[in-house]
Amino acid sequence: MAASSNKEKSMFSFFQIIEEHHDDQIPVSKTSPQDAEIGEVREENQKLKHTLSTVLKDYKSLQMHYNDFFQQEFPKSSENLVTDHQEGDGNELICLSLGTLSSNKEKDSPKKVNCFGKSKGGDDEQELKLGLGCQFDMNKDENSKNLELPVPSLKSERREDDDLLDQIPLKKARVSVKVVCDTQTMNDGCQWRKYGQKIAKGNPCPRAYYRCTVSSSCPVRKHVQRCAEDKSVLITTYEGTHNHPLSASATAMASTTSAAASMLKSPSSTSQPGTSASSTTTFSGHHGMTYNSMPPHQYPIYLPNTTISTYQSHPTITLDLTSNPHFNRSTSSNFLRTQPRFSSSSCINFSSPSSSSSMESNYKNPIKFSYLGNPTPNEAFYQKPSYDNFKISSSPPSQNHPPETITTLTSNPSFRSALAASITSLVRNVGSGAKI
DNA sequence: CGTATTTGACCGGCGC
DNA sequence: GCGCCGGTCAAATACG
Repeated sequence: MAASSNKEKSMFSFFQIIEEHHDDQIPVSKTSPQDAEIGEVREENQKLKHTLSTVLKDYKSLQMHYNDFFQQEFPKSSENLVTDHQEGDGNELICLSLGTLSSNKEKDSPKKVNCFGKSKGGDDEQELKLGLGCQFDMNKDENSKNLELPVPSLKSERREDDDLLDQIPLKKARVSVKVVCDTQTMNDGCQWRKYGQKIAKGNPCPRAYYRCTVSSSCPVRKHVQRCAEDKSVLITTYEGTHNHPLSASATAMASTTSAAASMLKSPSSTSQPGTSASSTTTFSGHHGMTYNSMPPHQYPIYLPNTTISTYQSHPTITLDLTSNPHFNRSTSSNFLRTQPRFSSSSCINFSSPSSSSSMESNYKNPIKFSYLGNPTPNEAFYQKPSYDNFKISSSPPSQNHPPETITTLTSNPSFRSALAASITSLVRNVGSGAKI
């Protein structure tokens, strides 16, 4: 537990470093021959900031959308959420959910509705929470002001969808994650116990069933199956909501799936579950995500290669991470294109661990992950090709490495949020055994 | 010996 | 009603 807390601290330190660099404004000589390049980078930076701002706006919109829905459906529970979601002192507070409350069983179990209270360790400045809902306590800065979007009349727009949904009894939501993975199961930071295996129809590869064993009462289950078309692709399907705190690494994965689950809860993004066994709505568009059936101001969330479907009355959202257009082509790609210009004498990397948490040490395949520090030489560490040499330079500039680019980048809370997303992606990659 | 995994049996939902 | 199929249970087995 202590080690898990250390990881969160590491992440916090990481942001602290970024913040320090934000404060550390290094003057740039106006007469520098690099002015042209600086201007170019500035322009690129502006574009990047704009993109990030757009993403955050959309997220904020989704959050309000979700809160609105949640308060309607579960007014008492939402009060708890609101009270838990407090202290806007700049610390990020994240409530995560996976799945829906559509199941009666879950309604009977109050533990699935509430967020977990703050940990007593007062030194944990940043805290991750699990529970229903996904909430960010944004810093009250200029950017968050920008995020105050006028929310369209969601209720009226939603009603039609809700009526449609009400006609079809849906079971617990599921989130499928497709990753390229050579190991038997993708390591998502959680602890699982296998309880069954089946040969599913249409796929010669057996499907393994796992339940979460971090807590004996945790209802979360997952099943893992190799893709029939491409055996290197592992399809992991999650169902249920963790009723216990998660390690930072597990939280990262959960945040991805919870975001997807939130998408399922978003009426405008929910596919119309037809009477057939499976119906699919695909979301696509810029940032590698597609969307349809919704006006531009309502794009609920940005996830790459996302598909929503229903299978046997289970609303299922599939995150296809076998390719990552979101990360490769959009905001982060801009960032990655610029980063090689920076030196890396002091870098933040996501590579091998210097230690593993006590929690994860119990795992069969403990996730190898650290936010800060140098790689341990003897450790094999992994990364997907698209993240090769993913580093954020925090070093003083050298040669043609304009200092204010990174400074401006890191000064933006949007950037930090995007960075959190990238961490999630990296956890995913490490878990899937991709090389770093 | 305790815990995790395997595997056949069983159950419930769904379509015909 | 019957069969198929996905999902779960639980006894047997493996493992550390």
